[in-house]
Amino acid sequence: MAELSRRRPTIRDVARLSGVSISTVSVALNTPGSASPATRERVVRAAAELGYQPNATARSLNLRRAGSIGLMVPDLSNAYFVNIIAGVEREARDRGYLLVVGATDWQTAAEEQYSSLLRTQRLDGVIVSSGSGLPPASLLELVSVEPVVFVDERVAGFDGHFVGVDNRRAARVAAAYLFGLGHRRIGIIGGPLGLWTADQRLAGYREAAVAAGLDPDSIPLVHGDYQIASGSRAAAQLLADDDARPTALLVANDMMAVGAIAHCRDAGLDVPGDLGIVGFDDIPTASLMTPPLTTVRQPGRELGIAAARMLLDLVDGREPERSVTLPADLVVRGSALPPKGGV
Amino acid sequence: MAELSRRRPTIRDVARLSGVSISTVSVALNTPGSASPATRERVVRAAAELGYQPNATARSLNLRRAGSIGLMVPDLSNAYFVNIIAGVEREARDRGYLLVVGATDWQTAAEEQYSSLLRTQRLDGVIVSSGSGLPPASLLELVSVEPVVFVDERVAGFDGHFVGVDNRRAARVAAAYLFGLGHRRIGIIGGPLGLWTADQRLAGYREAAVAAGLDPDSIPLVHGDYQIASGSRAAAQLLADDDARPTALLVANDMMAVGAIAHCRDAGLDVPGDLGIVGFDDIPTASLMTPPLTTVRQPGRELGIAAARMLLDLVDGREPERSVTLPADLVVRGSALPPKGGV
DNA sequence: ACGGCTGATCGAACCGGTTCGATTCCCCAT
DNA sequence: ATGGGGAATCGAACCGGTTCGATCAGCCGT
Repeated sequence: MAELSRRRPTIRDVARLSGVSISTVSVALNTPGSASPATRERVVRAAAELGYQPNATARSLNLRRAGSIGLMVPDLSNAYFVNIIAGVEREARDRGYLLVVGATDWQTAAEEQYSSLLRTQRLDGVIVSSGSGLPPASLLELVSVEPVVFVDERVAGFDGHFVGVDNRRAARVAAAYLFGLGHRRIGIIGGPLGLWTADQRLAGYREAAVAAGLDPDSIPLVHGDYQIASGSRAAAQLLADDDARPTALLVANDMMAVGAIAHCRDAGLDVPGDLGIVGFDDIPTASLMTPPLTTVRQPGRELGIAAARMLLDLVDGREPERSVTLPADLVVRGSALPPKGGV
Repeated sequence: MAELSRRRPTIRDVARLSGVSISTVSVALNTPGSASPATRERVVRAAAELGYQPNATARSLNLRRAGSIGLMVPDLSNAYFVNIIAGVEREARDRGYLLVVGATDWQTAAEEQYSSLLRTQRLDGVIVSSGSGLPPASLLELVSVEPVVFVDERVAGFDGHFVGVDNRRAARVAAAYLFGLGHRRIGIIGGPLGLWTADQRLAGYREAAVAAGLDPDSIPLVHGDYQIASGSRAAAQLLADDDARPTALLVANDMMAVGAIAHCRDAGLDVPGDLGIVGFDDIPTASLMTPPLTTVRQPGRELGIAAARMLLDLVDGREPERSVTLPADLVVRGSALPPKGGV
């Protein structure tokens, strides 16, 4: 109720109250064992009495350290990215950093906007999960002089610090699983053209097709945008032709798989009975869906932790690995079975 | 490639290059029409040539404005809170603020930890969605002197700025719907004891029971913690007694509803055939679940936007409404039907 | 031709800390 | 008694901006 607008106490006030100089207060408070026990005691008591808290902005200014890092993700509605956020947040907090998060909604413009914040030195570094595949011009400029770590999505033609999984291998395994089940007529819902993860996953799917003796170019393919609605649309397209309808779908991420399943439900198709579906990411709800989604598990939280660790090492001047690859494995649940005709 | 460790240009460098004083540079860059066109031109050119970006930390220091706000949420794995984040992020960015997010994992300790950051003046204000119901001591201290807005969850015995919904009414409507369907033996999975939202929803459920001519104290009630696993556990408890098994469950949030449904699936109970379920929140996946979840829709994103708006108004010295209540309505989908025996 | 007014520019103080070199004081060895 | 060394403390510079009062031209009217 009281003291609404009283000025916050500064180090000056503490100095005055404890009868020592400003620099002594600073030393007494920050460098243990460097002030005499008696002064330290007096200073601490004065600080407590005034409720003094050092001004972090002022400290940042001459320490040239903001104490916070940034994280750009393309989409907050995708729980996989939220997992990454959770990991980064955790690691950042553990190491005393604040986390600024920015959602770019898959737009380069927003990426550009957030990137420029780095230049104004409000952030010690940034972790980027690109949604456009295009390196924001302003970001690339900075990458040589300021810590930047890419996570999940690699940016075209640029090999900076990176944390992710072997998308190609994981996709190959997923596709091979479907072929192993006996599926021959499959369809692919790919990610956005030009995105590294999308390209890699597609390449993996095709490798498995070749290994199974199929012509990869003959596989029906529709590109989505990694969001739910596009999964429904893509599924609708792929399943339009009743005669040559695929018996299974490889979907480049779980969000689109959710959309595809929703479409099937609306269209009266049974998953996995009429159509097998394999996703990618393993979002937290994947195991709770009906049917539980067979998908490739990406360790989102761990990726976030690893990325934060890498970035903060960079910030602290250590030289971490240039690239970290975490395992991504197929987790078989109930959304894909052998095709109806039998093997 | 080059100029790896070259010092960032400061206003001083711009002044030197353009041959004017530091203050003139500052004025020319920030106060349009206050410097002569010629100087302005020279300054701008010099700034561009050097790639000068003003140091935001230094600016913050004498403007006493951090340019960022904080948001504490209890749980990143709950998409409802993520919706709130998305709304806050959007509004903050639109108004030129950065958003620092902190996940407290339902722990007062973490809330306390984040709260104290406010005192160090790195944040201009904070939006809090409490996960403990307990006002962090350090936060309460500050609330009278620093902008704080509570969202979704109200803190015990404290009536600061708040954005949320009428939980009681919404819960009453949800319960009334179930009674209207003909259910008489229902069970309740409540939220954590002591949380305002949990109390309110419970109160609403009971009011509807009374209105339906039932003794609210006779309704089986198990408290969960708003997380998935507890929903499964609670459902298991409530459904244990085969003879007096409820025909429907009122679940205080969607995450627990997800858990409850998963339990039913594992236990061989059909939802909605054997058991109706009504949730609360309307997380984005609710409509995509099988069956699609009947639940109370809380406009998470809008709550976030409203909270950010309120906080930033507070920061800007305007005096916003003390409390904003957004509508929360039942959205009927497929997880509850009339009980098997008929009405 | 000169005083006064206006607009552009400048110097200095300030925001709130950290840090470094200088100073003071005390104690002990010579 | 005196000089040297070390610990505690201090003053001042600095981080990189903003802002305010002072200064300085240039131009006007009379």
